Amino acid sequence: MPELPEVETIRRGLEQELLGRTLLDLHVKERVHLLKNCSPAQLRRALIGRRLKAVGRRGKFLIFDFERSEKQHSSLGQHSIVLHLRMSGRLLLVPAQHTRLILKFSDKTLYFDDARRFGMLYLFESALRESLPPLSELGIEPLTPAYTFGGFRALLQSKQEIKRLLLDQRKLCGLGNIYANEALFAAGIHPQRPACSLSSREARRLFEAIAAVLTRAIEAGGTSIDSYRTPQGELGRFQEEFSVYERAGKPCYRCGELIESISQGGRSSYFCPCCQTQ
DNA sequence: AGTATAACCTGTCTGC
DNA sequence: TGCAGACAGGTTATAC
Repeated sequence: MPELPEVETIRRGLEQELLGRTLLDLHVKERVHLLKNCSPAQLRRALIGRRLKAVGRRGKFLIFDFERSEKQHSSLGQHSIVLHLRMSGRLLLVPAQHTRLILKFSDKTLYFDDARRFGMLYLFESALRESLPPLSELGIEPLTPAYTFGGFRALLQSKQEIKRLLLDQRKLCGLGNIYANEALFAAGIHPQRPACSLSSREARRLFEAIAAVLTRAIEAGGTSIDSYRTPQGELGRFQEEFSVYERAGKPCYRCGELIESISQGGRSSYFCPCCQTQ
């Protein structure tokens, strides 16, 4: 369920709680679904005894960089975990019902909880993690200098429906169903518009709406509809600011027209038929 | 090329 | 209360 703002909120929480701590032990409770490119033994061998050097993020992926020791400066043999939470994954400092992985640090323990078992974990040599899939396949990262209007506009050369394009992580990474819907409303663009039909002004509005919605959602600590929590167990508050998401049949706050919902690519799209014209 | 559907797996909610 | 069906913040494979 987590999209960029939730993953970023989790990243900040983990950085605050765990940075610089040494991993003392690691237990894999669900090997089959979770570990995509390594065995539990390889994971343990690569990471136990190592210090957590950085907690990063790319799109909806979390990146844990571990260092060999304080004395060895060579990047050789340093490893990183790349983790995707998918629909139900959570990283918590207390155990929950569906714990799939336990990372025991010097004075705190991190539990990966994942009811639906869709979560994916990769182990890489740190130096290679960005140049191999899945991170190498991600598109432009919003809220960074790489996010430019020129680059964004170049993505729109397609007849694909704009809503579906926004969810394509190879084009732009980090947006999911909530923030794609909310950004399109903020920009006044109908989700079924072909991407290539957007005028320059519309593209500009959407470019800015995406950044604004993501920024605001991070400030709100993300969206907690159901199971999402910060590592410390706090709820996000952005659900209180939804303009269209899950508001089908309710009046648009801007014009009073009733919000509609349709299905695109198997996902629900919500929009105001008055503020977002075809 | 672009879209729809199902699949992965589990939990939750709605309606009968 | 029980049960079937729909649906969920994500991604991927396969089929029209």
